[in-house]
Formats: sequence, structure tokens, C-alpha cells
Amino acid sequence: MARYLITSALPYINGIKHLGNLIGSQLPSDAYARYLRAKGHEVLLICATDEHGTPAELAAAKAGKPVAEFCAEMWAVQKDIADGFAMSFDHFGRSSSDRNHKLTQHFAGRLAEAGLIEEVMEKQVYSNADGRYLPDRYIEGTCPNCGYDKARGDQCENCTKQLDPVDLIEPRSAISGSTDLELRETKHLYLRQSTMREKLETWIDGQKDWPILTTSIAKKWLNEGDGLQDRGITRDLDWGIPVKRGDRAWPGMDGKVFYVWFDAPIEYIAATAEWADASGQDDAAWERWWRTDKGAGDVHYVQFMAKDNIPFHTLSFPVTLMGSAEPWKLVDYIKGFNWLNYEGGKFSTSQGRGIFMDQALEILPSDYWRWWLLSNAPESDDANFTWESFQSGVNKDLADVLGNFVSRVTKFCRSKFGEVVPEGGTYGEMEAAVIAEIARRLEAYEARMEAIELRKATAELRAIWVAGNEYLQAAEPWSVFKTDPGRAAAIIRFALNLIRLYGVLSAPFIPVASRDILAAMHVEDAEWPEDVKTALAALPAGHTFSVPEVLFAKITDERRDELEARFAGS
RNA sequence: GGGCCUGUAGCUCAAUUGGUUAGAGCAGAGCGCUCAUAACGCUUUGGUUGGGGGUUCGAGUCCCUCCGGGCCUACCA
Repeated sequence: MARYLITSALPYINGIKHLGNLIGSQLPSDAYARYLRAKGHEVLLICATDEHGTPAELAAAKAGKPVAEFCAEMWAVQKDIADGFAMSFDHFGRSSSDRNHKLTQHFAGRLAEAGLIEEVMEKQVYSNADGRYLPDRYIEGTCPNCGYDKARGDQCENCTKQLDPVDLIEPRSAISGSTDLELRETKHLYLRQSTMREKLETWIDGQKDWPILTTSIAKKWLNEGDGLQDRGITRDLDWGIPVKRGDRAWPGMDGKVFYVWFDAPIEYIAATAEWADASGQDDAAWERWWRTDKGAGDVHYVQFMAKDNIPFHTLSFPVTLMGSAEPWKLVDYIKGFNWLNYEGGKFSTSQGRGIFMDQALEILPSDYWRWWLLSNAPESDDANFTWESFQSGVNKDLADVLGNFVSRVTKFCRSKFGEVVPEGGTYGEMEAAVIAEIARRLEAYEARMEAIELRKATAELRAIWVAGNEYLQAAEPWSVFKTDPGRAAAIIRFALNLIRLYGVLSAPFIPVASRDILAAMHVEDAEWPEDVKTALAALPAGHTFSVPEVLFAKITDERRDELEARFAGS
């Protein structure tokens, strides 16, 4: 029994996320957490919405709502959808919470005391028409390098040259199109990351088991050019966490807020505090997960995120934690994911291309998506969603292999023995062989889960399901029944126990179906098996069950074609 | 431009980190079974591991080079 703190990257607040976002962090973190809980570990799974920044303000303006109201509504929407996908978050927080305000200001104060904050006067583009400062990305103009007329202030998408907004010819606001822009002097706080470069590198070099994807991205930032650069951690915005030094005002920083990337990871901690508050616990309850001086020394902390988030989790956030000179828990393992593409291209919000989380739930139950996404997770490379692959995965794995196994066993039993585990007969070599096979597969399955190799884990789980069909085919209870009903009873008793075991083992990936399977078997609480032979004796003769409804309906070719056309985009 | 990842069967992926004959699932072919969601099981077709060169007793794995795909490059998050 160990203690695992697990965080999923925070989904941004400005809209409903698509399936690529889902498989990039939330879904794998849930499968991992469910597995560890089932194994009896103490687990805390944390997620939250990331609510600050210019895009949130613009999305709110577009919706015609005050930003605070907009974020509150979108948080509720995202929470509902997460519930719809059976995410087992212990807490789904908000980066705009009071807890995060306090903690973010606390960290800023500590960093300032440690001499890691520098005040810098800089020039920022202000748009009079929009009444706001514009981030580089929101300034458009003609590229001085290639003449492309929709170049952005940070980079020209046409020639990929990196730009500064002042380089643009005829710059305009990307929000309003206004050319009424001016450069204004404004003061900002910079986090002196560069001073901690060596400390970070030592820390990262000590992480021998991190994936290449993770360490290579981190090392790149540490060593490229002049090395790790200092980073602005404040912005001229209304919506955000006001710049304060602990609980004291910060002279000269009135009206400014912390940069979203400074406060977002701190929300991992704040959300844990929100969890304690919501469950009526005191500060010690969350501090034992985060403070190594208050009980977090034995915590194993795993972060899930897509690859674009890695620099912030390997560099900026650790600088915040280490720089505070307080004993905060640092991440032990980062699980990074590549991208999920849609039918060979990118998911696109603006073009309506691909599938969004709310739409997915309207089409089919969450387990269908969970299974396909997790068994095709972009772990080693970008992955590709196609309707054909989705249909095949759902129909073959879920309907034919698992669903049909449950169906054939329970229906056969009902017709020959009634809805009760039959008695009589004995187990022989055939059953011993199945027990050995499943024990071997289970060991592999557990090893894959512990290594967070989810694709490989699903392959092992599938093989465990297949073993049931192989057994049934070899044992032939439908033939044996005619000459030796007692032996047929033993076979079915064993097969019904396999169903119960599948219900237990499948829960990390398809929790709803697992619950349905166990409910059909009239099992209240199912523990993860210590020993396969014992687990396959859990349902004794005389135990009743109910033949379940069809667990997984197949996706027909017509349905697939219809969905494919519907989501093709404009 | 720079850096990183990647290329294995028609498709999606493996290959115990340099070790016998490169394996699975899907798709295809054949056979079997009839309990079951026309489901299941068995057998089987299919690869010069992107091309070329090198190191080695031995290379899918290491090195060089060429070709293809992808990502990152710090103010979108």
C-alpha cells in the first residue's frame, strides 16, 4: 500500500474539449487512478479548469457574458462532461478559486523574498479600440520576411520566422482589426528561472525513468542558446489573480494579474486544498499530500499531460516550488502524450472538424470512447482516430469478445440451470490451464498498468477476455450437458466466475460496463484478485445472477458512415 | 534555420534495450462449432524492418548518409 498523488493537466475554460484533449491527460489519469485504488493504494486524483488569460476574456465577450459568470458556467459544463466520461476525480477544482488566489500570491511572495523576482519595465502593444493590451499572438500584420499578410506577432505561420510585434508591417488587432495601436510602458514581474538552471538540470538528470519525450523537451529549454530564460509572470488583464506579495500589496503593480501559466500549476495544490474544504477537512488533510514536512514524504506524485505542457511542468512549476524554499512535493513521474489526429488531420474547433466531448457522449456511451481512446492512446507517437478503427475496436473487442462472452455464458446457464450458479461436477486440467493462463496475463497486465503503458495494458486485458472464449470452445458445455450435466454445471460455474473476474479487471478502462457486469452477477463489492484461483471461486454454487442486457451494441456500417459524414467538418 | 521524435505485414502497433526462425490485433483465405450480439475457436496467407553504406561473431535495434512523416522553438493555453 502506497500513496499516489495524480494530477491531470487542467483543461482550459474557453470551450468544450475534443477527444484529443481527453486522451491527452484526463482519461489516462483516471484509468491509472482507478487501477491503483483497486489495488488498495491510497490515491488522490486532482483536476481543475484553467480559467485565466486573454482567450477566456475573449470567449466570455463573444458569449456576451461577464468573464466570471462565463467561467462559472463553463466549469459546470466541463464538470458534467467529465462525470459523463466517468472521471473519478477526487476533486475537480477551479484555478479562479480563493484557495488558488491565496496560494499563488503566497508563492510570489516567497519567490520575491528569495530574490527570484525581478521588476522589469517593458513596452507592450495596447489597442485603444479593444481597450486592452494585446498578447503577441493577437496582433496581426504583414510579415517583414515573406510578405504574408496574416502573420502573427509571435511568429509568421507562412514562413515560420519568429517575430516581434514591432516587426510587423501595418500591425492590427486580431480581435477587432483596429490599427489604433500604441506601445505603452508597463511594469512586469519576471521569474528569474535562469538562476536555477543548474539546479533544475541536476534534478532532471536524476529522473532516470522519465520518457525521452519528457526529458528531451526539458533539456532543450535548459540548454538551447543562452539557456533557460527568465519569464514574465504577470499580465495587464482584468481577469486573473491580482498581483500581491503574500497578503501584502505589491507597490506599482496595481491592476495587474499573474500570468495564467504561473497560477495554473499552483492550482494542483489549491485544488487539493479545495478538496479538503469541500469534504470538511482541515489544512493538514491536503498538506499531507503536498508538504514533505507534513506527511508527503512517502507520496508518489504522477502528472499526466500532453506534450505541449511539458516545459511548464519540468521547468517553470518546479522553479516556483523549489524557489519558494519551502518543502513542497515535486513530481516523481511525468506521463506525456502525443497528439490524437482525426481522420489523418488535426482536430479543429474553428472548422468543426473532429469530435468534441459533449457530442461523443450524445452518440455513444462513455465506455466505447474510453476503450478505443485508451487502447489507441498516443503514447509513443501521434495517433489517428478513424471511424473505421473505432467501429472495429468497439465491435470486435467490446461486443464480440467481452460482451458476447457474458451473453453466451449467462444465457446458456439460464436455459439449462436457471439464473443461479449451478452446482455439481468438478474442475479438471482444463480449468487449471485457464487459471495459469490468466494468472500469467494478469501479471503482465499489472506490470503494464504500473508502468503506465496503457495500450499494452489494454492488449493484456483483451487477451484475458479471449481466454474465456477459448475455454468455452474447448470445454463445450453445450455438448457435455447432453451426457454429463454435472460436468457442464462445473464448466458454467467456472465461466460465471470468469465473468465476475472480468468485471473487476476491466474497471479501470470501462467502469460503467464493469459495474453493470458485477451488478448482473449480484456482486456488491469486488476486490482486485490476490490470487486467480481464489478469485475464480468467489461465486459459489447457489449464488443467483441476472442475465444482463446487451452490454455493448455494435456500430453498424450505416451508422458509421452517417457519423463520419456528420463530423467531416466544413 | 536549430533541436527532438519517427518510418516494421494491406491497416494499427509489438519485439525482454545488440542475440536463434521479426510477433499480435484487425482485414483476407480455409476448417470447425451451434451456447451466444451472424457471435466464438482452430489453421493459414502476408515483411529484403523507407533506400544505401558501415561497425560487429551477430543489427529492426548502434554509426554515417539520403528520402518520407511529425512535433517543439519560450506572449494561445
